[in-house]
Amino acid sequence: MDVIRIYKCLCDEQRLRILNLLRLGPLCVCHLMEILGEEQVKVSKQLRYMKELGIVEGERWAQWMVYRLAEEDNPLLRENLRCLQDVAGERLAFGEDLRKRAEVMERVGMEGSACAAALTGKTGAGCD
Amino acid sequence: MDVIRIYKCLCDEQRLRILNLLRLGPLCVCHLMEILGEEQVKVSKQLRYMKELGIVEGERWAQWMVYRLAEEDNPLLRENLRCLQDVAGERLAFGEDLRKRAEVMERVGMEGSACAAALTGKTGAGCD
DNA sequence: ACTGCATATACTATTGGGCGAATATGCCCT
DNA sequence: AGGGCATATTCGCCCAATAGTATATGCAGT
Repeated sequence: MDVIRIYKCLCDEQRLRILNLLRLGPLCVCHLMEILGEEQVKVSKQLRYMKELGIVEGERWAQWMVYRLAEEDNPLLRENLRCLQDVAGERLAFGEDLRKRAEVMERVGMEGSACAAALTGKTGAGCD
Repeated sequence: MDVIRIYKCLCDEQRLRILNLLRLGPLCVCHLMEILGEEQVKVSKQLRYMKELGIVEGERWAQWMVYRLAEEDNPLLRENLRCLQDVAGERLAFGEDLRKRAEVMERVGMEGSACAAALTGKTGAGCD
């Protein structure tokens, strides 16, 4: 995973927002859509793009695909995502995204949904 | 100067090498060409691209254009360039480039060339 | 004014990525 | 088998970026 790939990944706002979210843990596509307020196609395509670059990994849980940052820990990527928190927290929708993420995670946790299953590894029923 | 611009700048190997060189101080196009072993057109275009993104600045010294990192200090850019030293030193031609840069700088310094003038602010005669 | 050097721009072709709409796939449930 | 949900893929279009070639500009010395 060379540096060029990482920067190619980082040079798009949608992707930055997704990575910023995945930084805190895996998410399925439907939640990413909800948090970002974006259409499924777009989100899915960006995830595919990043997957091909080796930045994220996807795992299927029943009907859901759960994406996470790639296992291989990359210092450059990690540092940039950390740094972006401070540098671009307001400019990009980072803060807002994380707030929404918290909402979603809480709701999912409370309702023991299938997506929660995907995220936690247990089995449940019904996304949201 | 938002973060996307910076990453757009960083996602090309040529540009990374140029930025890595400029990090140590201004250089004129002819020296960049020599160090990178690249054609004039390419180097010039990349510099223009980065200039439009506000990452570098160019100043004319007689027939030579001297480029430097933009005045405005950007933490994100600075950190990345610093980090790349460690992370990609061998993979990209960074180390080799810096070695060549040292050669060029020494030669220029010894011969008191016009390019040296451009780089140091004094007047001289003859590039190389 | 002419020449030569350093650099920039214009032109064309090609590639890569983003987007929208439609369609396909995979999985679950009945 | 069929229906429904989540996600992925395909296609056609547009725009940004890269590359190569040729040409133009700016400046200095004669």
